[in-house]
Amino acid sequence: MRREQPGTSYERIYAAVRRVPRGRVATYGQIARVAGLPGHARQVGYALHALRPSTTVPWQRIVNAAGAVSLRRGGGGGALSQRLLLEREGVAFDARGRIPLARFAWRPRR
DNA sequence: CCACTGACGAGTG
DNA sequence: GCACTCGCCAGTG
Repeated sequence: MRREQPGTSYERIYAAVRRVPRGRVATYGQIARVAGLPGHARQVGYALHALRPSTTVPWQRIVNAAGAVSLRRGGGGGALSQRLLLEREGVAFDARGRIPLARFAWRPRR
C-alpha cells in the first residue's frame, strides 16, 4: 500500500511541517496553505496519519484550529505522546487540554 | 460509479 | 462557546 507517497502533494505537506520551529505549533489549515494547498486541511491530516513511526517529520507540532490535539485515538498513546512531546519542547497546555495559540502559534513569513 | 470514513476548517444560528 | 452543515481530497468496500 505505499500510502506514504501517493504523489507530490504529500511531500509539500511534509516540507511545510518541517518548517515549524521547535517550541511552536501550526494548524492543519496553516500547513495546507504554506504547502500551496489552501483549503486542503483534511489532506494534511491524512498525510500526517500516513507517516511512519520513525519519521523525521515533526508531526507533533500540528494541531487543529482550536489549538487542541486532534488524534482520533483520544486516550490512546498518540494524543498523549503528542502532548508530552510538545510540553517537552516548551509548549504549554491549558486546563482544557488546549494550547494558547496566541502565544505558541507559528507565524510563517509570507 | 456510489457511499462512507477520516490527524480539518469556516460559516451560521 | 456549542451544534450543525458544507466543502476538500484520498482510500476502501
